[in-house]
Amino acid sequence: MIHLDELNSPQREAVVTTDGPLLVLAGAGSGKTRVITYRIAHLIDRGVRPDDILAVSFTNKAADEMRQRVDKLAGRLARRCTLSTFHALGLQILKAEKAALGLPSGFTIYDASDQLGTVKEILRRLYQSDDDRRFDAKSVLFRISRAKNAFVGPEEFAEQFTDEDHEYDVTAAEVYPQYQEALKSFHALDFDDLICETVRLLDRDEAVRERWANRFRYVMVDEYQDTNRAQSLLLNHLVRASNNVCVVGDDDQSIYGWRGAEAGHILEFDKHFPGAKIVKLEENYRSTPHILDAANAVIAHNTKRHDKRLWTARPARDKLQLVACEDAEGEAEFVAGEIEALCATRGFRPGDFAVLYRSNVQSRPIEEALRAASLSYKMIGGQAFFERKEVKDAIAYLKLALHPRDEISLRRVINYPARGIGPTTIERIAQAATQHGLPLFDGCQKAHEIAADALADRNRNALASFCDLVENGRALIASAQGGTHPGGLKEAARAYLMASGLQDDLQAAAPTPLAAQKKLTNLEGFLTSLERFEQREGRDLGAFLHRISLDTKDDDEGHDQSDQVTLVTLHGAKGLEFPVVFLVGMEEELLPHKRTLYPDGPDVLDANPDLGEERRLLYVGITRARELLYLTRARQRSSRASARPRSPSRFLEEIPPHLYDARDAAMPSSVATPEDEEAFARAALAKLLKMTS
DNA sequence: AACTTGTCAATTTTT
DNA sequence: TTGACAAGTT
Repeated sequence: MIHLDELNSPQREAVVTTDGPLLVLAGAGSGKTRVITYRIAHLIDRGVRPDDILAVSFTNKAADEMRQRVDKLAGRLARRCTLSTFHALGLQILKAEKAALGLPSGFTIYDASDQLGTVKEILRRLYQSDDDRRFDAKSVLFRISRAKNAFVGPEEFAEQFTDEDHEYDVTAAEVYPQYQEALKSFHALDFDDLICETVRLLDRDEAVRERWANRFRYVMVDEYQDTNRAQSLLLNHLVRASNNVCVVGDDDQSIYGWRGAEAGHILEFDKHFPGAKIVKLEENYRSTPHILDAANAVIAHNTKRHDKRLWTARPARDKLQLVACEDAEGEAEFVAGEIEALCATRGFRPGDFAVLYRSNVQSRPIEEALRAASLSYKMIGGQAFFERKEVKDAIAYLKLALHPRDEISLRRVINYPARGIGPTTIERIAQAATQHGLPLFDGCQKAHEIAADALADRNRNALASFCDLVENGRALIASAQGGTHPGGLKEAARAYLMASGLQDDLQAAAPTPLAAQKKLTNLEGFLTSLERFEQREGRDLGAFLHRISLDTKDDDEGHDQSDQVTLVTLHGAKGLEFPVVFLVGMEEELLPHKRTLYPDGPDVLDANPDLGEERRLLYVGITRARELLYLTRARQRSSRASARPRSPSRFLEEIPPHLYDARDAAMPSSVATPEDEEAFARAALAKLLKMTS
């Protein structure tokens, strides 16, 4: 039994309003996750079957956290609720309905690099003889992905962009249908498809539609401001019958508009779900009053938002610190020095600090300064475990054994480790396969029949032994899944990968023995995670591969010492909190970012740029801080080779001056007046002029 | 097949 | 200044 008196009054209202549409506007630090978990527990208390409850979030991390807290509150019963990400939910539906989907033998999930490979392949084919048309595959893929997020299919997309519009839009319109066709023939779905194809399936198949409309009676969505059109359509299908939909989010923290999130969903929720109740959570349990006042002041400059104002019962503490530094290095040294000082004088630990920046390049000088100061740090958003090359190669081998039609995986490993199947051979066999209407792998198997004269004996033999390798791997895995292989899937996979020569190559090709050891350890870690999956969820390699495509857990959770300074982008910081936060690079062209100010190239200033999302980024950054907040900037910054003067971010002017101390990194711990600042700037300018003349 | 040289661009990123 | 990537060289 949960205790509703542990909640404040709007929180309680959000928890007990169980039926009908409900929008919970949860300001930063207002106990959002608490409301969701209490709400679930309360539903169960009231006798709702856990099977009827669904809570969707965007990240695995959020879903895991929800799971833990619900388990703690509601105990064993809660195990049966579905707490999932949008993508995992889509996958669950597609798998459950695979008969209706028309992919009975299963499918591979393509990640960003697989997608990119597919687009590159298509671009090559389209413009192979045309030297002037070298399109950046990333930009093309970005447009396709954006279309999918908006639930715009290839035909509809093509209608929007005829001839002379935007070059990349025209190209994307040309590539998009071919891309979809390629994925289909590879038996592959990309991340976006996990949502889009689910919606398409629900749209076209009435029986499936009815099944899922009635599957859940109570649906909750976390971080609702981040939903894109496709996700919103999926949600509609799921709540059609019950109309019990509770969405939780904060329009002021909508920072993913650029990848298709539509803040309109949260702004117009009551139009979309008539009769919706709206509850605002404005009491903040995280930050001091000065920090909240600054956040409120900044965000008030945005129009088109739900009116909200964060407040706290906490007493006032330190003012914000606005610090001007000489250059990026000076800024980094200031941050490192301040961390050391605060640890020494005020009892903070390195783990209490976070350095937040707009773009990843800014982390470099910070890292160097922290290293120089012997402060250990962790970067959030580094390379994920399953994205390391050696692990990706292993995955490609396994995917190929399961899905020989997966051409991207095939191309990835067909000549890695090198086995004498070079680009020419691949192109010839690909051509022959196309002529005979065969998938590439089948073409390789039948090389001696369909391309006998096009290829040398040597090449044909290499192809044959590669195909044998994969076929043997397939047999090994099949026997492991049937339970007849000693050591199970893990050992079957190991034997297959060993036969592929992957391990030997890692050993041989590494620049140092240490590097080789590290890679082999990563590979072993991969096999261990397969073993764990096998024990917990059963011997199903396909299910394992799906799982790891959706998981982005990195491997350093083990040696995750908590006493490290956190380095993270403003985007990556959403949902986190720290006693002390440094927001670095508070300058024009960094925040707001150059690309927002000049969307059409460096020379074309947008007369009226939409700075709302940049401002929300700052808002997110400010509201991460519990006790102390530093806003730092550099007077000059070297871009490429030369130092360029920088102006303070226009957003700084939106913070009322009584909330901060302005100071100068060159005059430590003194409070600089605006006059001091100006004098210093003049001196710096004079120095600069003397240097250049 | 491995190595070198040249060119071009350089936000944010989960799943 | 870095880095990714493609084309050219050995």
